[in-house]
Formats: sequence, structure tokens, C-alpha cells
Amino acid sequence: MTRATPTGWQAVHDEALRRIQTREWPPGARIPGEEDLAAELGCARATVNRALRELAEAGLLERRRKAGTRVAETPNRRAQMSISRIAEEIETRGARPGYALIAADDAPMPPARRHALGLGADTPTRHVEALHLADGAPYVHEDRWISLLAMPGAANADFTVMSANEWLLRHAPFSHGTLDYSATTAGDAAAHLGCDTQTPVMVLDRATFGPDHPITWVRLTYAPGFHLHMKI
Amino acid sequence: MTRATPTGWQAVHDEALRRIQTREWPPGARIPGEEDLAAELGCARATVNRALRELAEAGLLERRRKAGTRVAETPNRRAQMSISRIAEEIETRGARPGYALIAADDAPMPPARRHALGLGADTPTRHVEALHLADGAPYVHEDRWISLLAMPGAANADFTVMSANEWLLRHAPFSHGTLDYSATTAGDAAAHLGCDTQTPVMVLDRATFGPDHPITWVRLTYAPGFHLHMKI
DNA sequence: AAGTGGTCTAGACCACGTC
DNA sequence: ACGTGGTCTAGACCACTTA
Repeated sequence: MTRATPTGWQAVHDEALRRIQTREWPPGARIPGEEDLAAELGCARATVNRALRELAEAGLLERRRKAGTRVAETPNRRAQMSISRIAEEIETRGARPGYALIAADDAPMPPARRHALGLGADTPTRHVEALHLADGAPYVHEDRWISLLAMPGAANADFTVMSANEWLLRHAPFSHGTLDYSATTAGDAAAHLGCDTQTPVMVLDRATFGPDHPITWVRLTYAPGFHLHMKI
Repeated sequence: MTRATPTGWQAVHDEALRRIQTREWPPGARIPGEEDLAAELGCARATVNRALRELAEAGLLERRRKAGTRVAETPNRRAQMSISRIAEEIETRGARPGYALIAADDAPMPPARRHALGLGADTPTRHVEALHLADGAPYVHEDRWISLLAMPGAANADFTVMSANEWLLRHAPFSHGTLDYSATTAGDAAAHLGCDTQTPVMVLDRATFGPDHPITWVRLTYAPGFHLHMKI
């Protein structure tokens, strides 16, 4: 049976989503095969495949060869957030970004952080400490170590005008990384953030790796009131 | 010029990624068109399209009709995290999940939260308060309101054995939602989490919507030491 | 006006995993 | 063994956007 309007993989996607949400395809049920759906909806199998693949990536369907496609019982949805330049993040929040370098030196990297990044004890690093501002107010404190093995150019880079965050985004052959958010007291960053040392703040520890070497480890301590917003 | 091994869209994906990382295709540069790449790599244009589309979705390439494909100058990568049943989240951390209902009643929903969910003042709700445990220790405190307009079945559901979290995952026609993480003091949840009221903790405010109606609003207050881990 | 990516098609072969 | 999804192909038309 052919249908009137549904052409395009998005139409197939929406129709399948509708059937899932209306429980026409209840949780756990096996849905028709790609061939059958293509015939029913009047399109090619590749179009159905594209639509169902997106729904599977979204966690709503589970697909296995031979076993067919089933509606997920307890969908594991994925929340996404965009990781961008800090200045861009501030602009997105409708504020004017500012930046101030606090220190750029050779302060040693704490062993625990060296280990988290998988960096040998003898690998040279550069330390950068800075403050990012939103409309002139403290937004986030950045405490970073950069591997000079992966980024030799960081030894002579000038971080007074361009933040290490942006410099690395432009120059590092970034491949993958980990993010670790937690809540803690402001502690040493309190002086820079203009709050009490006991104030609860959000902290992001991030390790970044290139295709061959670890690149950088950074702790971002956000000012009180920061919210991490995501959509799903 | 044809190549030896590269068949399959993943091979094309990896080859393109390599050229980006080695700066053979430097940031900002325009890369060859799909037709040219297909000829060079010895595959069909659709295969190249699939590969480059994934790289564009990852934020490494920017594609525009007629203008062609360019390497992003400051890539906006997307970090992903899986949103699943709380019990599953606890199992993933290698602990035995536990659950205890604290209260299931008709406590009124605070106006601010009603507004965040976009719920009218007269829409009936059900309130559920519970504690999730990991290896017997407090893991997260759940404070939730469910719209009885969207989920009339919630009025009579038994939340003593199955948490509202899991019940909703199984029964709600979930479509989209927002997540909002922040750091605060444990406050009222301290008693349940076994910590001081002044201890910094991570809080997640989540609003969930179905295709037609708001479904639920929940505040999850995580025990001290909780880390939100993501990969990119 | 023309170039580029976006998508669809019909057919084919393959890989995997269940039966 | 065989059914199902995963992917590739060659060709085509279209949509968007820039020149």
C-alpha cells in the first residue's frame, strides 16, 4: 500500500517516530523489515535504512542482523552539548567575552594530573593560568598544563591576547578527550572568581589527546551560578 | 589515481580525518569535491558523502552547497553522554543498585517549576520523592512531579518497587527534554544523602516533554563525590 | 547561471547472528 | 542455512548558494 506524501528519509523517520510514540509499535515489539517498510511507504530500501539508522543512533530502536529491528524498552537516549571556544560559549549566553592571563610559567604538573593525561614524568610541560570574563565579571578560571612534546610551539606562544583554550583549538591536532564535571568548594580559585572559598562551584576537568600524544589537561572552575545546559 | 585498500565509508572517513589531523588539509582550507574524492579513492560519490557527512556532524568539517567543504577553523565538537535508567547508571559504575521510596503524595508543585515545565496552574500532578543507592550507600536523591494530564496512569502507579524514573521510561511517550546541571549545597537533601547541609553537591534539573504535553520535572541531587563523565 | 552538496533509486553483494 | 540489516554502486534529479 503506497502513501500520499511520505517521500524523503525524514518523512520516513517522522512516520516511524510517530508509530513508536503512539505505541502502534509498542516497546519491545519487532517492527517490519526494511524491505516491507519500503514497499509500504513507497520508497527505496536505502531511504528506510537511513531513517531507521538515525532512530537507532538516537537510542529509540535496536537493530540486529537477522534478529530484525525492535523498539527499545528503556531507551538510552544521548544528551549532547557543544564544546567550543570559551569566548564563544560566553557569547552564546548573550554576554561580552573578556580574558585576562594570570600566569604563564613552568610550574610543575601535579603527578595525579600527569597520570590522568598519561604523560611520562620527564615530558616537559607549560603551565597557563587565566580568567575568562562575561560582561566584565568572572566567568571561569582556567588552570592548564600543555605537553611540549605534542605542542612544542606552546613554549613560545603568547597567551596574553589569545587564550590557551583558543590557541589549542586552532593549532592542536585534536582527536579525542574526556570531560569530568563535579561540584566542589571554590578553594584557591575563589580569589579570582570573587567569592568565598566555601562557595559551591562547578569544576570541569578535561584531558585532551591527539592522534599520537596527550596534548593538554585543564581544570575549569566556573563562577557561582553557572549552569550546564543540555538538550535531549 | 586509485588507491590500494580504501574501500568502505569508514576507510574514507579515516583517510579524511588523517588529512585533517596531519594538516594536509589545513584549517579553513577547501577540500576536493565529492566527485573528485570519489575518483581519487576509487569509490562511489555516495560513499564519500557518507564519510564527509559524519565528519561534518562531528564538527570537523563545514559543508555548504556550491561553496564546497572546508575544514573547521575552531571545531565545535559535541560531547555526548548516555541518559539511562538510574539503576543502569549505577550498574555501569560497577555498583549494586538499590532503591527506596520516601514519599508518593500530592504535594503541590512549586510555581517556578510548573513554569519551567510549561504546566498550567490547574493541571493535576503527583509528587514522588525517593533515594537511589549504590552498594547500599546513598547515590542520588530524586524529587519529582509528574503531570497527570500526560500520564494519568501515574496516579495509581506503585512506586515502592519500581522507581518513577524507570516507570516513566517504560510508559511515557518521551520526545524531548532539557537537562540543567549546577553546583549547590546539599540543603534539604543532606539528611537523605548522609552529609552536611553545607556540602557541595551536583544537582540535575530535568524537564521532559512528550509529543503533545509536558510529562515530568525532576530534581536529582547527587551524593558528594559524584562525577559527571563524558567523552568527545 | 552554474557548481556543489543532498538525496533518491534499483539492484547487488556481503556480514552477521540467529535458527 | 538463511534472513536481516549494512553497505556499495552508478546514475539521476534537486536545492541551495554563491559567483
